[in-house]
This record gives sequence, structure tokens and C-alpha cells, in this order.
Amino acid sequence: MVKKETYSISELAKEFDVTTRSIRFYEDQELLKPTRRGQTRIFSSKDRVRLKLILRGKRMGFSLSETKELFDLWDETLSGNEKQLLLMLDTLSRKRAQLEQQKNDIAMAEMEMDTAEARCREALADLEKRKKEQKMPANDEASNTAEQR
Amino acid sequence: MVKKETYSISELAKEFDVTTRSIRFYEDQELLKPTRRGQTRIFSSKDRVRLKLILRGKRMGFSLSETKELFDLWDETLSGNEKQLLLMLDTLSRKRAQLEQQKNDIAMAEMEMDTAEARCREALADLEKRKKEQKMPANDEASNTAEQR
DNA sequence: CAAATACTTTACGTTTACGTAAACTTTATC
DNA sequence: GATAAAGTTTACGTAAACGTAAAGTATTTG
Repeated sequence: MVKKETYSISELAKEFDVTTRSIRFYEDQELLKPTRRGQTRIFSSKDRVRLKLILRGKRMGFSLSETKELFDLWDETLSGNEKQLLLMLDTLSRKRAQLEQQKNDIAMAEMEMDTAEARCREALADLEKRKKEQKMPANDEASNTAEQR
Repeated sequence: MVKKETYSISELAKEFDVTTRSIRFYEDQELLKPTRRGQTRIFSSKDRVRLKLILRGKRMGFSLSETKELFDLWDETLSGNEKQLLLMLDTLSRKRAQLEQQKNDIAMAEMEMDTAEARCREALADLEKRKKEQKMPANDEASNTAEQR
């Protein structure tokens, strides 16, 4: 039971929940390079990995061309000449900075969501209290054991 | 020295490094609601906060309409009816899930960048080694104290 | 072998988020 | 009070990322 080596377009589409149109578009933009059997596309596991990276990139707010640049850069880096290697290192450090910014943004958003949620819960508690007061008005005697239902 | 209460369009544009066109567009889409003095826009500090949120949203990959939905929802939440409050809480929890996903994505990206960087550095070290071997060929005698420069 | 299924290319359409230009008004400055 | 600076509206243009439809080919299945 070895790992699958090739994939059809609809297999990938189903697995990653994207349309075949999108996959063909990614090929058109040279982010994927499937081979052909006749005119039918055959995707390698490398293509599969790249598709996964494309989608993750999108979720992180990367454009397709940004992702393509990284792919291309990485391919050239593999050729191993010094200039390419240094360029790659530089690009990596810039991307890292970008991710740091995003982590900050997320952290701040989370904090604000915390306070927003707290306010909501307070307001809800207030509403509940008022409901009860309406159901049980002017009960001036000591009645700590009020139980309904 | 009190906090500034109002801002012109170009002040905001400069502060957040966006074009006035963008700001006007955000107003057109009802994400900002400046008042007018004559036909000139006057932005409040609430507008300023919202602009900041818009831009942070963009960096996190939120569309303008997503951000607008949150703004609207929040405004309605302030009115304080129960249904709105519950809706807000629900929305918040969905956004949280989204942020979790993003944090995961970022973490994975960082790991992959770590290994990519490591490979680059290895390859560079290799190149350096080969350079030195070329400069100092066939040195078969014991020469442990080789020092240049 | 006919019909359904999966895949293909071509090409025009659509949404988002502005860019850019034109023509005009209002406000500040010399 | 001319002119520059900053603001405005209107409107067409554009890049990105696909959606959608048409029309054809290849393959599988009853």
C-alpha cells in the first residue's frame, strides 16, 4: 500500500474543496505544472503539495503571484548558486516579518474580541435580570428561595 | 493638550498610508461615516478607529464586506436586544475559529521556512567550503594552522 | 454501441478594491 | 484678487481570481 503518485483534476478538487476551474487557473498562472496523458492533466504529488501551499497562502492573505514567486524562487534556489541562495534567505526574512505582523494583528483582534464578548455577556445578564424582575414585581418581603418550574 | 477629535481626509491618509481614494471608497461602502462641513468630509475619532480596523482586517485577509458586517453587527449589538447579542456572540466564536485556523497556517509556514532556511545555509556553507578547497588545492601535508587574513 | 461521465479548450462575464483622469469648488496664501 | 493647495463628484479603467456557458473529445458502463 504505497502512497499515490498521481491524481486527476477532480480528485484534487474534491480533496481540497476547490473547483476544477480554480485548479486549471492555477496551472494557467504556472503555479501547477501537471503532465498530460493525451490532453488529460495528470498531477504529481509535488503538484498536490503545491496546491496545498497555494490554499494555505490564500488563507494567510497571499496573492497567487506572491505564492508563485516563492515557488519559482525555491526552484531556482535548488539549482544552488550563491546569489539565489542569498536572495532566498532575504525573501524568507521578509516573509517572516510579514508573519510577525499578522500574528500581532491576530493577537490584537483576539483581545478586542474578548472585551466585545464580555460586554455581550454582561448585557445579556442584564436582560435576564430585568426579565425576572418583571415576572416577579414588587416582591418586597424576604424571598431568597424563589424557584420557578 | 487634549486628544484630537476630528480629522481631514488627508490627515488620515497620511497617518495610515492609504490614498484618499481608498478612504472615499470605504465611505462609499459605508464602512466610514464622516460628517460634512459644506461638502468637505470631517472624520471623527470613531472613524479613525474604524479605518485602523479596516486596514488590520485587510492584513488578516478580511474583505471589506466582512469588516462592514462586523461593524454593522456591533452597532446593532449596542442597541442591546437579545437576538442581536446572541448573534454577535455566535459571530465572534466563528471569527475565533477562523483566527485559530490562521494561527495554525502561520505556525506551519514558519516551520517550513525554518527548514528552508536551514537548507539554504547548508548549501551556502558547502559553497564556501568548495571555494576554499579551490584556492588551496592538494595541500597534503599537515597544515592545521591555515589562516588567511 | 448508445448514453452517461469526465475531461478539455475558448471565451466572455463578474466581483473586489481601488487607480486615474477630468472638471469643478472651497480654502489658504502671497 | 490671482493662484496655489486641498477638497469634491463623476466616471471610466484595471488587476486578480475565478464563475459560467458553449462546444467538443475521450472513456467508461449498462
